Amino acid sequence: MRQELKRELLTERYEPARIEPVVQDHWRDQQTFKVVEDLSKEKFYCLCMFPYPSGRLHMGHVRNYTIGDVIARYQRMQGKNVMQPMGWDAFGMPAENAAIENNVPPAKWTRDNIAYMRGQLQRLGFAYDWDRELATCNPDYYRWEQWFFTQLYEKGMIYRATAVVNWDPVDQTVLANEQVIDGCGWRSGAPVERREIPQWFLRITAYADELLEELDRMDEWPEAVKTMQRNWIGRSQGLLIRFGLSDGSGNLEVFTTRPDTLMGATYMAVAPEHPLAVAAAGRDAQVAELLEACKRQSTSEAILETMEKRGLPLGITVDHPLTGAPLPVWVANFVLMGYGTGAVMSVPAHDDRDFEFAQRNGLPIRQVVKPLDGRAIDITHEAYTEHGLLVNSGEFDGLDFTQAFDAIATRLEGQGRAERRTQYRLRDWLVSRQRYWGCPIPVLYDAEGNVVPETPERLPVVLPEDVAWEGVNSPLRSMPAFTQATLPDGRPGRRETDTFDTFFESSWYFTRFACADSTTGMVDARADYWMPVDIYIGGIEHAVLHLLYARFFHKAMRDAGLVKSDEPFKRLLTQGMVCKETYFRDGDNGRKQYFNPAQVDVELDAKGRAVTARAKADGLPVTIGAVEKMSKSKNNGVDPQALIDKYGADTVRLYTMFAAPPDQSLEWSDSAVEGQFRFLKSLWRQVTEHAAMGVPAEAGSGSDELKTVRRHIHETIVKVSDDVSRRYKFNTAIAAVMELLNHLSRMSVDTAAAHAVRQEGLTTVVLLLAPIVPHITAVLWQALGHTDELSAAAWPTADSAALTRDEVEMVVQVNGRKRAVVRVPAQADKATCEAIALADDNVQRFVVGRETRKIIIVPGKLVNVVVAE
RNA sequence: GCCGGGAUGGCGGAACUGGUAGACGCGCCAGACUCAAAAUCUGGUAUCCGUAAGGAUGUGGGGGUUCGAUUCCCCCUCCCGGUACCA
Repeated sequence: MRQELKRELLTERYEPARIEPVVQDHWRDQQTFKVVEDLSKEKFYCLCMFPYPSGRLHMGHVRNYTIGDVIARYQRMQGKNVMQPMGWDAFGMPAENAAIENNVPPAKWTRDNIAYMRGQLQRLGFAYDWDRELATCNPDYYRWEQWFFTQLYEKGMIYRATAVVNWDPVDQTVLANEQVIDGCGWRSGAPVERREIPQWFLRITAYADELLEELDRMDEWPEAVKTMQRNWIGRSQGLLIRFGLSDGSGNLEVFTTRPDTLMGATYMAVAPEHPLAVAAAGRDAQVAELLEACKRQSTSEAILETMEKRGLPLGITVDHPLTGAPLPVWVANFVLMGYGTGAVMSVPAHDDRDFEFAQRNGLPIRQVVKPLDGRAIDITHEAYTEHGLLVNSGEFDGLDFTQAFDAIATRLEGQGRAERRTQYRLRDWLVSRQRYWGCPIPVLYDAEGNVVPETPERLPVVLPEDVAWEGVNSPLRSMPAFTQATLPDGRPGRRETDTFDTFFESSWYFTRFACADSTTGMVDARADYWMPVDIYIGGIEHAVLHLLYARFFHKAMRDAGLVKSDEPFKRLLTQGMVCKETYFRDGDNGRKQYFNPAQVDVELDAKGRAVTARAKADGLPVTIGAVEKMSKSKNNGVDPQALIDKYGADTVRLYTMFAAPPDQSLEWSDSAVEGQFRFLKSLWRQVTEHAAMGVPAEAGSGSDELKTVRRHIHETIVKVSDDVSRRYKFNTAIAAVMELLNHLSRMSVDTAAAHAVRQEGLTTVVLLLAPIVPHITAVLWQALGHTDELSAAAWPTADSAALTRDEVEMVVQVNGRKRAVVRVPAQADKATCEAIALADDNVQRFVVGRETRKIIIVPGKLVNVVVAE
């Protein structure tokens, strides 16, 4: 039997610490949010990006999960069968860092964090079906991605190739880009080197066209995310051209998307690892020195693209395929061997980077394109990169981009010097990581080093969890019990010690939530009921990598017959960052020592701006840095736990929803939380005082004042419903409810009818706030005399009869400047509106004595009288 | 560098399709209650001129389109996210 919430919770004072645990226990005991497949109801799968168990929840989590919970609870009130699961993205580097620093095994550190953070999520009252919880570090999860890897391997979707990594020569370990600071290892401080090692790749490029074209049909995704994914995939049509080396020793291949500018090519540039550069280094000490310097270059695109562009001539030339003129070949540090052919044709007049390089090195700049509109350009000042008409190109002069592309491509193809190509910026997915705390890649090597994939029946390859850490390297390599293995055919072999990129786990967990307990397969038929995810909510920082990998993985699973949908996420809601000022001091070896906001006192000036900050520990100043995403590395996270302890979960939820719309970045300030607590206290007081007068028997109406109150109630229902369901603007929804409650608190309740209208108003307020502040509303719902559970109540609908108005306000402008506000009958025609507007005294002041040129009327809103100045 | 986003009072933000700029909240000021304080309640609060009525200015900067621009177009500045091994 259903158990009712206890009446004694209705104390005079609002005490969240008392009521919230009772309400949460009630949900748990009643299994309120447990959900099973039910074909009689419309399903709704509401998902937030699962957290990395870093230790404690941060504000970004609270914001993300509150948005999801509001949507899930709203959809539930719409009568849908709502699934909202939660799990843990449990593999990753921080667990290894904790192991190195505190000598605690990554598995224990991770599971302790999960236990603590699960408690925090429960304390926030999120409507999760905890029976579906999963952690990616558990073998019953990762065994299935190992299985899927073996399937992809058989299909030829996986291959082994070399790739460049950051190598720390002192710690003898591979570093993540984040662990390289100013070119040096973050622990050793030693200059980092580039090193090529064999690694595993997934052929995401085989899906490039589908990933790109499907975006056009994903109309419930934000345009910004789709644009970023399109640009990331970067499909371009171009020409692969072979320039003959002048000494006849072979060809230099380049890819260009601008064959129309071929006549403007004045030199060639190759990567430092290019065979031509390496050969030249043997003859030229300066080139050798440059190549040596390039070996210490970063692997990060952001750093490579902003560093100083350097290069040297290699002393060789190629022949221009149209003119036969010799073009010098240079080596340049910004040309990447892993991109295309490792060589580019340089057209300084029409490419910014080529222009900069040519200017710096005194190379010729030759204009071959002019603007379509005939406007003059100065090619000695900056490159002209737009499409235009050809000049200085002999027989091709006067052609536009498309014509020139075609003519030059056809000519070179005829000479056997070129082929048209479609190229992608997208590269195959490098999934190998030289780390311990990850899912073992299920392959072995025989005595000759040949690859032998694991067979499904031998899975999972279990990651040993009881490990001792010495130094900073993965302990797997020095564990014979792990590395020495028998191959499926019985021969002795060696096990791969690399683990998967953690994006591998996060690329399919959402499908597993549909059938998290399945022991018979990666997913089962229940996935067909729940997938795709109806709304996926998470940080905008995942716009490309995670969301592109997940889309790809889902399509690969579809092609393996595991799921039916083409796309995993029907709608995407990208949450803005939760940001906060950073505080730091410059420490030893030039690295910044960051201070948490809780460790710092900030002094404000009269305008409320931060002027100085001091560390609480020593009272000495710290530098106030930029406002950045709350992160572990910048130590600028605000701990939500203190706020939950002080104000309760409802206030924290209310504040994070009120402070900014979900897709905007939120600059954290603790000061405004108090106001949200006040609002809940006031709500509590008004409802309990009202309830003390008894529950009215029937609906009320009558006087004009009551009609106005009822209209406000029903206008608020319309407004909040739209804000919550269509606009996802919870801040304005809350503001509208605040206005309504203010109105209700000021109405005079001297009749039974007024009492009944207030009952209607307060009931509406409680229902509209239920998804946002579920604890206080659950208790107040009963106080208002309802015997059913609020968690089973339906979302309110507006009474159209209550919405009608007799009069509307119209703004009157003269020449676009507001001069008056007048009241007109709601049904007034244009002539009436015009007459009432012109009758206004202040309007007359600006109209009289001037010629009226026209009058613009926007019905129900505005009259603009245009007069001669 | 490149791709994407942003900038509105002292602060967070609102203005949804080109139509009243500043809703709602914080902070601050004044008042009520109190021996006092806290809590609570009431009123005020973009800037400048004005007792007021009202007027002028004002949405990062510069230009444009329009009867009318925070909103559309062009140029610029600064900030944030991503940039393939942080997740």
